[in-house]
Formats: sequence, structure tokens, C-alpha cells
Amino acid sequence: MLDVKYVTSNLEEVERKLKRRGATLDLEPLRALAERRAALVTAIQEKRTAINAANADMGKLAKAGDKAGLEARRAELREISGAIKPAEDELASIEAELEKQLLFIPNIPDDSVPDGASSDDNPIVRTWGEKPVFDFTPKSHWEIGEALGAMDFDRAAKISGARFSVLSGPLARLERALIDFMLDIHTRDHGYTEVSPPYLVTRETMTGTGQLPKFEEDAFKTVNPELFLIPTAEVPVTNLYRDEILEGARLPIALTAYTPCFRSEAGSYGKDTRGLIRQHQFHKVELVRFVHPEQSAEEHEKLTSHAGEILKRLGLHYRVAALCTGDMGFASAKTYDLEVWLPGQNAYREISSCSNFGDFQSRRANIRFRETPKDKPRLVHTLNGSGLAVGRTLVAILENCQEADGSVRIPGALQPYMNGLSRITVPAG
RNA sequence: GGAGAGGUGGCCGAGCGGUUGAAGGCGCCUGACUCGAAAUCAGGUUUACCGGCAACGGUAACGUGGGUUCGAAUCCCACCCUCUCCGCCA
Repeated sequence: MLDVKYVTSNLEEVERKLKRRGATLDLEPLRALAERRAALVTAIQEKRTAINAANADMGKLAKAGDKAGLEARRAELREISGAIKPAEDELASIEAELEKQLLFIPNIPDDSVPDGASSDDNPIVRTWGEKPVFDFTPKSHWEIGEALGAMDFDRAAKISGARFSVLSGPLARLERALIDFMLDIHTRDHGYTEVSPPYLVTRETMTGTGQLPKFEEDAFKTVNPELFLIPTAEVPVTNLYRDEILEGARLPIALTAYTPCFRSEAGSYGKDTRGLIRQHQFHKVELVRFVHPEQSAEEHEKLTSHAGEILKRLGLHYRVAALCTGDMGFASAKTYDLEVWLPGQNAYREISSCSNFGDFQSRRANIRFRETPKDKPRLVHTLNGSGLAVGRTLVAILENCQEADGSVRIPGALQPYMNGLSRITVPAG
């Protein structure tokens, strides 16, 4: 959520910056609402001051036992008091409207974000490693997985419908190994504290990080009670400190969490229908940082490097794209995508998205900090990134480490997590 | 699911219609005392918004939302949450 004060006093600037995202917004109604609200607040405050003073007198009369005096003023006060009600009602409805409008406005892109309309316009800022060379035509991960007898889409469809999968045997084990591996690196080498949060959250929580109210159709939810299945651990983990004032000395706070993620993928019909790339349920290790506002840019770089480190240790070639204004998510001020090379698809695919949200989420979720105990509370900056999407990492290993005979090499860094296993082989027969 | 208790400031805990933003205690900050510290004493210690350069003044907030009233932390209604006991259960 943007700051009303900032928006209303910098209308043109905000409109211009939002336009870079392709969002053409007329913020004039917002300004009018804010103005009306200010007038109402002042008027109500003045009335209240008068009422309060009168009531203090009434208190004295009551104490003195002056029944007649009390009666005499009661009628008069009833009128003054009653007159305030319509103004308060109007104020309440204006504030509700203001809030509603603000919740639908996306974040302002950071000045360093390149202009562009779609993912085709994202500049590549760096690459790591090289594409592996094959002396055969590399297969897709679903071909490899099914040949290994360890990836089953038909039975997944039987029990849950489209966009689900069942891993078994060595691939189920590989998935679990990846989760452990990632969490170990982030906690041991990158200084994150591991968190195991709820996977079902309230509407308020989903609003705090920006998934709601605008993107309700993307989420799965339960009925009675209404709870949302988290689309990413970002949601519960960022909301951990909602409505809190943190001690400045505690920043930056770095948390990592493994969770399943649930997405309806509404609007992506026909996209990535085969394989593990786009599922209703997938697993992810997430990185979340709460940082000092003046440090969020460098913190963003750091976070991105933490995600990249996983790919490096697995020996997977990837590149980093700076998302252009037209490709960024609703709440983000700046985003880097890590794109891993998938030989089976002959393409780079997003495996991590690392974003700096500035104070957009912290304003919604009211997450603040105090530099020193004497300072005024300020909004923290929040950041998060996948570190990494587990399913897609498994895909990357299958496709990059495949051999002509259908077996798959296990990257050395992962072998300790696989009980020393160095290769997954096609079962005989 | 059944029965009960309760939600007040950073924490504990009073208040149960009238200068109560809220006693008291703890914690924390500042000052005095001290070589220093402890102890002791004095003062201070919520957040948001409005006005003001500031000092400061004003308004709101005692789980949330309504209601009663001239006036509500205190009364009424609904909802949410927490705790205890019973049942069930990974």
C-alpha cells in the first residue's frame, strides 16, 4: 500500500511512475477523498472538544448533586452530541473507500528498474556456469521421471485432477534431500533462522503481503472457517511481525521457511500443462528479510546471492534477469528472477524470484521498528525470494544431469543428503 | 463437540457510568548520591492523526464492531481470540 500523504501531495509523480508499470491510474478521486477526510477530521475534532468540555462540567454538577442543573443542560448537550453522528458516519465511509482504493494500487517501481512491457524486455544482468553439452537429445524431465518409474501424473490426476503430480522412490527422496540441503545452507552459511509456519492463513494475513484483495482468484481457500492456502511462505512469514514495533538492533531479521505452496493458476490455462513446472501444489524454501529502509537495496542484492548460491552448489547453469516495470509483481518495487537452464525445454525458466517490497508490505501489515528506544517508529522494508522452488530444482537436476541411458547423476553437494547415492538409475525390466 | 473463565499500557495488575491515557508494581530512560556499581531518592516512559518552527495544545484508541447515555475501560448485543476441565483425535 502506498502512503496517502505521499500520493496526494505528489499526484503527478506517482501517476507517472505507476504508468511505467502499464498501470494507468487516475488518482484524482483519491486526492478528493483525502481532502474531504481532512475536513471532516478537523470538524469532528472541534465538536468533540466542545462536547468534552461540557461533559467535564456535567461531571462536576453530578458530583455536586445539582440535579436541576444537570437536567437543564442535558437537552442542549443531546443536540450537540447528536449533530456529530452524521459527520462521523461520513468519515467512516470515506476512510473505508480510501483504504479500498489504496489496497488496489500497485507498488511504485524503484528508479533503477528498467522500462518494459513484458518478460521479453527483462535485461540479463549476469549469468553463472555454462549450458551442459549432450551427445544425445536431452529429454524433458517428465520423460526422465516416468522412465525412472518415479514420477506419475496419471495417478495424480486420478486422485486430485489436473496440475498435480506424485513423486515416488528416488525422486520423492530427492525432493526431501533438496529441502534439507537448501535449509541447511541458508541456516548454516547465510545466517537465516528456520521457521515452520501455518499453511492456512486469514484474509487479513493475505492482505498484509498484497495477495488480497486484488488476486483472490489465484488462491485456494477453505470454507467455514474461511482460510487461504498459502501461495508462498512469504505470506505467513512476513506477517509474523504484523502490528509490531521491532527493536532496531534486531535488524536485519532473516528467516527461511520450507512450505508447500498452493496456487489456482487461474488464467494460465494451456501454459506449461506438462510436467512439474506449473502445479497447483509445489514445495518451496523461502527467504524473508526485514531490513532497515536505508539498507534494502544492498539487502536485496545479498538475498539474491543467497538464492543463487544454491544453484551454484548444485552446479546448475543460470542467469539473473532484472524484471522490467511491466513484468513485476503487484507489491514489488524491484525484482530479480533467477532463471535456470533446462536442456529438456531448451529454455531458461524462473526458479527463484527475489523482490524488494520497500515499505509497501510493511505499511499494509503495519510492521515497524525503532532505531533506538527513543526514536519514532518507522516502517521496515521487507524482502523475499525463493531459495529455491524445490520442484523446479528437481526438474533442473533431472534435465541437466541426465545421461544417455536414462539415469540421472546426483550433484556432489546433494549426495550426503541422499545417503551417498551418486546416481538414480532406470529400474531393470 | 460440551462446560466454565478471561481479554486493560513493554510486562504484571487495579478500575466496573463522570478531569481515568488509565492507580500500584516490574522493566526501561534521565538526574542526584558514588572512584564506579548496587541500593536509595527525584523526574520521565504508548500509538495514530490534526494544529504549531518549536515548546506545546487538541482528537481518538482499554480484543473487534455496533448500541444505550449529556458522558462508557466501566451497562447491553454480536463477533473474534486466549486459557481451564470433559469428550474426540495426528
